[in-house]
Amino acid sequence: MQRIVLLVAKATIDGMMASGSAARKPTSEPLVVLEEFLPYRLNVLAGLTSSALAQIYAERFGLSIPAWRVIVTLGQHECRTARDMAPDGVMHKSTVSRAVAALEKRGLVTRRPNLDDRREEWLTLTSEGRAIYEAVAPEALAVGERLLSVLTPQEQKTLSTLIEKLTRQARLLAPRDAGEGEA
Amino acid sequence: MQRIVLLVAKATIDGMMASGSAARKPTSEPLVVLEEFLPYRLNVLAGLTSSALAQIYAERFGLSIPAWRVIVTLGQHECRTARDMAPDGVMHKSTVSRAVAALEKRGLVTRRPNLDDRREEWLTLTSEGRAIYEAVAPEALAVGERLLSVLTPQEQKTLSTLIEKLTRQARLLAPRDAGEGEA
DNA sequence: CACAATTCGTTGCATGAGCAACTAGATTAA
DNA sequence: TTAATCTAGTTGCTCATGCAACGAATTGTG
Repeated sequence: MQRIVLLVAKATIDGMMASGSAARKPTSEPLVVLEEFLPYRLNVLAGLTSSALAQIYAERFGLSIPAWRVIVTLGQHECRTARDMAPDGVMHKSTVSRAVAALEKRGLVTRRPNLDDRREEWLTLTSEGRAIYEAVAPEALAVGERLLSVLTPQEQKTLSTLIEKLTRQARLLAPRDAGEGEA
Repeated sequence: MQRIVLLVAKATIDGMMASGSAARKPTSEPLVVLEEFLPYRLNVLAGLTSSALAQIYAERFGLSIPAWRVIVTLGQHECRTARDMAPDGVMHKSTVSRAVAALEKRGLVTRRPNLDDRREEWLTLTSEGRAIYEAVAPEALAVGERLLSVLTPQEQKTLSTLIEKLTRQARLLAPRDAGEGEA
């Protein structure tokens, strides 16, 4: 790769990071260093963990991430209504709608009209749905554990606190409803 | 809303979280509590911050997130090649390709063939591109700052370390190339 | 030199997600 | 009662994204 050599020549001192990437001196000083930019780093991390999980959900159980979320939620508390599935506004209501439709078609979830408010419908896991839940959940947890395994218990607690604080703050900065979805 | 009343009656003790969501006792014990599941929390946080930023990128400058990343990268070091734009595999190469095409059409970026390896092309910000970079960057940074403002300097350092560790680990767990894109 | 293997980058295709418009049901007030 | 407002959820449309196949150029091997 004489390309690199050439570039190193051109690239006075500057960054020259290990990753084999080549760079030339910028015209003016960089204002943002992407790799140090918190939102970017958060997204990379979230993206990676999402991929790890999505692989399990999809390849082994044919579940999309929204579908997985619906299932977990129903495994936790048999609730209903698109909004309750996404307490904050994480996941668009149309996303939930479609995920539920797909799950129903696969026979993993049952709809039952709420007679007290017929706009809504109660959702429940079928026994088959629960079976899948019980199969996926441990694997998902395992990934979570493996991820956390590089942190001490103390660090894990700290992390939790920090995420909490940042999330609260992010909610203030983000457009009223926004959020979105994977993982 | 007598619905809630009804449900509270049915929902022995259980969760009954503040958010006005209603729940019924699950058939068996929940295996995963979504709100405590790290990958989920990371995604919510990343999603929120993405939204906050995307709003700026899009509404005020007509930039998608991949486009923004390309611009920042070029603002940092004038590099080229899809791979160098996404050092790790964050951002698919097709994503980068399309982002660059769009930026070129808007006259924010210039392509110049690399004569030493004609598969590649050098990318540079045009002066107009740089102008946008210099306009967006401070705003993006400001969002980052406002986000971090809820943490003490010490906490910020800790956070950085934790993200670093987790990211390294996540890379091991995720499918070889995976990653993806927003922020 | 020729042939396989790799790499950069683009593009067609299919899928997934958000938006917005809409239906249906519920709630409030006149 | 009736009309206006609001909420739950669905669906058509559009667009972004990932994948996979491809073309072009380069590198490595026999």
